[in-house]
Amino acid sequence: MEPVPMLLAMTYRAMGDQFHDRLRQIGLEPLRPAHGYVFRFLKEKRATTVDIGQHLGVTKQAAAKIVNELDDWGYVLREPHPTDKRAQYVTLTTKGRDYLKFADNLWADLEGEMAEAIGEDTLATIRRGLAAYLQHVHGEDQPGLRPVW
Amino acid sequence: MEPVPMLLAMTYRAMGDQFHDRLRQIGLEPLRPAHGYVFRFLKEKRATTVDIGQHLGVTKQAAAKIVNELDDWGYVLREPHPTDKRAQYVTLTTKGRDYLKFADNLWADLEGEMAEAIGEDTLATIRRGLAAYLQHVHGEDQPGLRPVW
DNA sequence: AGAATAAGGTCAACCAGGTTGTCTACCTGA
DNA sequence: TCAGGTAGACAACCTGGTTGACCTTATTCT
Repeated sequence: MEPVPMLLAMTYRAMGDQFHDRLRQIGLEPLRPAHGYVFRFLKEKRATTVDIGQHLGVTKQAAAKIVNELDDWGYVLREPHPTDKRAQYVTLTTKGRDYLKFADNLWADLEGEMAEAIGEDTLATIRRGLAAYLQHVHGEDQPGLRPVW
Repeated sequence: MEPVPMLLAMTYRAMGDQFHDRLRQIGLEPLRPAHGYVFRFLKEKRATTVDIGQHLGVTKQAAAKIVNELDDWGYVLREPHPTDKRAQYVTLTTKGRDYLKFADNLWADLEGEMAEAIGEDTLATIRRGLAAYLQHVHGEDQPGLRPVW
């Protein structure tokens, strides 16, 4: 019996590969999963580079590199923190929000195909089950997103 | 609604972190997930370095590095291929099999805790659902194990 | 208030774990 | 038999992370 993590890794990769393939047909910048997760994070809340690093599960220096790329490509911009002169808020530009919308549609398509393959209810159970496990293990502060290889 | 891949990545990491933590308390070599997956693969079938690379989803050169490490640590050894003079079979040593047994127990513990947290049946559904999806997407030839970040 | 400590951001050096490219020895099919 | 493909080793390189030092600003403690 295969360990669950193998299934998780394989499924993650399978979905990611499909996403990436379809994205490449559009011909956008070489966005990696990390970039997408940053968009999604920034949609929810105002965040600094340090926040982003923590969310991704990498150091602040690594997060800074990612933010720099997104900045260069025009997906985000930095604005001064209102009260803390050291800090900067990273915020989505219109281009960033557009990308996120596009990606969300693509994910929805992929999940739709998944639901069709394994059943709507099974997918829902997977979703709830994993979320519950994460809740159980980590409480409110979620683990990093980066899969450690 | 969070995309499923985020849940997969987070769960994979959460489980992997726990596994790694407990493993470190024992004080073994710094084995990474890839090493474990190689053990498991070698238990099933005789395999060459190229086979291993394909299974992991990396190039044969990357696989060769991993095999070298395992060889240095005494977990595997290479023996000549019976018919193909170019090739070598990589096989588990006793130490390798012992590790695998130990790791399996540890995984079983972790999955037991997971089952306790989210329910036996939910875990079973997750397992079946993911396996079915992989089957649907890739047919018999499974995708690489390495999560692409 | 002032000193010690912590935190955000940046720079630079380094490293791990991959990749691509090349070469040799061997295998296989027309 | 010979053309093309494959296993494996070696080397150069790249990417995406880490560690460590530093400056500046915040916060906490006395």
